[in-house]
Amino acid sequence: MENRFRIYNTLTRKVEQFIPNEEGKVAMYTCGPTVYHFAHIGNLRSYIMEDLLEKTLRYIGYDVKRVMNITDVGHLSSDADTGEDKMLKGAKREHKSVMEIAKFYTDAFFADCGDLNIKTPDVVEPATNCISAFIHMIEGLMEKGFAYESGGNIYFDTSKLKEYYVLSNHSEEELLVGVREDVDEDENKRNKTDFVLWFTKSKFEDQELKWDSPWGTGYPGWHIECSCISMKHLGEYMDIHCGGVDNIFPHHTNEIAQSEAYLGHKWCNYWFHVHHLNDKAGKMSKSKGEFLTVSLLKEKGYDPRVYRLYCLQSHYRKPLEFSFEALDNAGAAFEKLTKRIGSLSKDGGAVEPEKFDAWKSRFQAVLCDDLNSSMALTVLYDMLKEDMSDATKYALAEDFDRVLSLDLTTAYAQRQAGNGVDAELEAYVLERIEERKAAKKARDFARADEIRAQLLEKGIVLEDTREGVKWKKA
RNA sequence: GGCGCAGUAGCCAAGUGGUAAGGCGUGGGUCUGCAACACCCUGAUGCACCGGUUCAAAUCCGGUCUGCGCCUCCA
Repeated sequence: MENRFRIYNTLTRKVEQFIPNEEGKVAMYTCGPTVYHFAHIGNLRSYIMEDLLEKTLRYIGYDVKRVMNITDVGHLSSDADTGEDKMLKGAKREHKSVMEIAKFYTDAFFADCGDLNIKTPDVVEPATNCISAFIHMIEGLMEKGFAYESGGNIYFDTSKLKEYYVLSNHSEEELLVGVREDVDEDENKRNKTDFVLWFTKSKFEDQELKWDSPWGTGYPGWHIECSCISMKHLGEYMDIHCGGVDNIFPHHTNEIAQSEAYLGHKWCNYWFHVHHLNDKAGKMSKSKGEFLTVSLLKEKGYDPRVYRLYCLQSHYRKPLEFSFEALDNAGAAFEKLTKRIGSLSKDGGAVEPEKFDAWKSRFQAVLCDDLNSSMALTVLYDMLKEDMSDATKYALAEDFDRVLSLDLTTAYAQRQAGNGVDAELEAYVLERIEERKAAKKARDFARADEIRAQLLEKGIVLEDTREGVKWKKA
């Protein structure tokens, strides 16, 4: 069963049969957030799809160990000590220390993940926990001749590699440095693709976080953390490395360069990249357009799980354009879907094992086909239309939800009465419902409508369903 | 300039050689005191455009147009 899983591999640019290094086990690594600000929903799209990957692997029987780093050391916008340190910028903005900023936004990130039903990886490791490991690896690269010191910094020498552009088809000649106006070329490098492993010089006089190293006091370059943290927890061989497409070059290219130079062998077999969430202006970013966060979505009245459904309706390898119209579509779909499942009769017969297995294998098959989440949802809808017992449907929905994580069987009940309403209001509502029931019985519909309107003013929506009166917060 | 991704109904979107899934919305209907819910019915002679290959093309090939991303912060 396990061997049916097929996934697109950026290394080969093909959908491939997934074969882990160790049978039945998957070593998986995810590039985590830089915790200098809230994650926007575009960032979170990656984490949702990576969560889907992890849960699918577990669903089909793999024992998954997943590791994620937290980047709490600043990135520079260039290797040439120009630009801004993101962490420091965040700290200044909020008049806090870098460590306080890191703590605050790490917590905020996992709160968002919680709202989106994203499972926390087995290991979460902040970069600042691993400085000695970074230094150790850089020393190893120096010894092997893959790194050199220049102008006070330590650089990786890409010319020592047989092949540098593993993940992309760039050519040295065509690579332009300084296409982006805020990037300057670093004079200290021997080759323009070389990158910094360790900084000892910084133009930021108030750089807060510095560590001693054999090359002087300083701080690590960006790429080294992912290589080191993954090796620390997953060893020398990894199965899947995840990230957003914007990390392909240079970050992942550089990770491969330094890791394989250090280890002397192939490091990671499968590279999984999630495409961007765009809006009309292009890639969603923190600096342009609307800065959409999970909390903003909640303020606007959207259930975060609606955003998860929205992402699941599309394929991870396709750019997704965000609009509130599209999100509203997903919102309506989520309400209808969860209501339908939540209304399945609890004592609706027995689970029919043959049908259960047949639908389960259909669901598995589409997920194993390069994580076709859109088809997985279609299988869910088709399953609900099938002529079989409610118990079977309910059991299947619960089973599918191990991967989809939309709270399929419980979301409807959560939305129902009592949720987030204080006891006093609840008592009032129940009283008015009784009053309305009496009015309806007396065929005093004007009075009944009046009561419904009064409750609506208090933010309570009434619905006469076949199972009786239902109410919820508007 | 180089590299890469995408273009399918009002919206989102699946489908990579065999004659266009699914969801949301719209319209019609059943039910209902009304509303809402639920349920049923309802959509592209066509998949950006132009050529080509083939018995057969949204799918393969060539070209064009448009949008987006990456090219040392980024999910």
